[in-house]
Amino acid sequence: MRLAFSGYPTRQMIMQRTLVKDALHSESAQPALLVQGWIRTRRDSKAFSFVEINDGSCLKNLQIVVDATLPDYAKIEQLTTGTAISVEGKLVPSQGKEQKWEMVATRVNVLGPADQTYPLQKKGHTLEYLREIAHLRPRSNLFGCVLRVRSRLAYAIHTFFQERNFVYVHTPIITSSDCEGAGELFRVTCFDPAKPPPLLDGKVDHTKDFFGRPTYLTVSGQLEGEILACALSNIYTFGPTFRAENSNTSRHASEFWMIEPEMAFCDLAGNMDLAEEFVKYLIQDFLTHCREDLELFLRFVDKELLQRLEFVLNRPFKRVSYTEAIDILVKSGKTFEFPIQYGVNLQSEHERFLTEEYFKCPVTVFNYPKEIKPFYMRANDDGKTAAAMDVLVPRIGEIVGGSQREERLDVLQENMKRHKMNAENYSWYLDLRRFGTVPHAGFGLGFERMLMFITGVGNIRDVIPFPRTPGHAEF
RNA sequence: UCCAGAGUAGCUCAAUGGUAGAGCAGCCGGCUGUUAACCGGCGGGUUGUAGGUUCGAGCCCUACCUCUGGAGCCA
Repeated sequence: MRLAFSGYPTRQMIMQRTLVKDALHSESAQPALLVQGWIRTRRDSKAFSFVEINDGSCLKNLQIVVDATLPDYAKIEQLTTGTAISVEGKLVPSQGKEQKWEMVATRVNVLGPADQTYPLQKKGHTLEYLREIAHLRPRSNLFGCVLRVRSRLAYAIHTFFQERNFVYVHTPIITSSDCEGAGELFRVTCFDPAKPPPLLDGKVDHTKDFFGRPTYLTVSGQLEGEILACALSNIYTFGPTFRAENSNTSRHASEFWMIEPEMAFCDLAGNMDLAEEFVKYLIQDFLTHCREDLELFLRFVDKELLQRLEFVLNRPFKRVSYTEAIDILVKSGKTFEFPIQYGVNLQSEHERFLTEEYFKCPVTVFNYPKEIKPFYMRANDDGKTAAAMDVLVPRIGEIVGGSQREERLDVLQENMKRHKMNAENYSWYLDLRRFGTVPHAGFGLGFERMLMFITGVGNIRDVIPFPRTPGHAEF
């Protein structure tokens, strides 16, 4: 039986390249195949050398038996971890116990040697060390798994929404609205930093800048997403987000990816339903399609991972109003570093208590006091709360934040006044309420935080290939 | 930014204020259908940086740098 085509040979190659993954999953022996990859480890025997190569197509390596009678065998014996090689040979049942198939080489070409200074040894490395060599860590077992799962997760996100008739839209990365409440922004300018900027009445004259106004990298596509939802009904964005906060934690990055669905004709309850269905879908997809990578996370990252994911999958998220949450915290009798008080935001320790100790499952907290929420969230009839919701999960905390949006023009204008905002800058946003306004709602899900939750990896810097954090933009 | 902890060989870590060491990796040799192979040998250090205390500092003190964990901000 012929192996499925899954590689692209260079022009000189006569044989089609077979991926390691396909070779390992072969249903039969193969008289001739070509495999290319990087050496992970090599062991010598008297009459031959065992070379294990990995090409990133899966976690496992392919064991290649190189017989000492091959020409240039002396060179084979010098091959070190990290070397890129191209191997022709046949696929045969392995005599060893650890693998079903192995390859007997008829020809080995060294494409790219790696000398003894190659930083990845054939042993476990700490995550901290791997971060210092972010250009090579994709070749490590753990990071290879993370990147394959990251890819699959992105795919599952699109599948989820496409199956539900959500339209994938692209909101701008460069924006002029300093999206209220979402923290510090990265400024986008073409002014020469070596020269003083043009002034007008003693202030920087932004009309002379590239866009003729102050511009920033987006902190959220939500406001633009609302525009598109109020035309296409259900939309989602999936793109990079930038926040210039000086946050130094294991779950914050200056550049991260976010998924933001927005639904017209939808209220807070519908929003919470979607968030829960979405999170569960992604977990299920991972458990179905990333089994081999899951095994590695279970072994080396988090022994309770599978247990926790199945637990989350198998029962409804707890839903409590902010007021109920405060009540639970007060009645718990626990002493917290930050005392519980109605009207202030839940602290990390409070969120952790709710999700890790009290409910022991994801918790959706809704109807927060309107004073601690942004202007665009819909005011509830009680006059005190806003139709906001956060999904909290064990270990990570907030993974989803969203709300029903204020669709009533007069209420929205009142909110903007209270937040001391200049309504002129948001005339387009107000127009949505002037012309055919509808109830609508949406949320943001942190892509990397979801990836952390799914893989058990504890630091956001280890689920992004090239993390950007304060003081760090290497690679 | 704040609080706490840590910086010793390429990597992971030892070393009561008194001659800096091990495992792994590397190199050399041996054994072997091996599985992060195994056995023997060899090389490898400005102990994060700069000061200070001391007869003597990897260890004690001060400042700075870097990393880690936690907090705030949030996704």
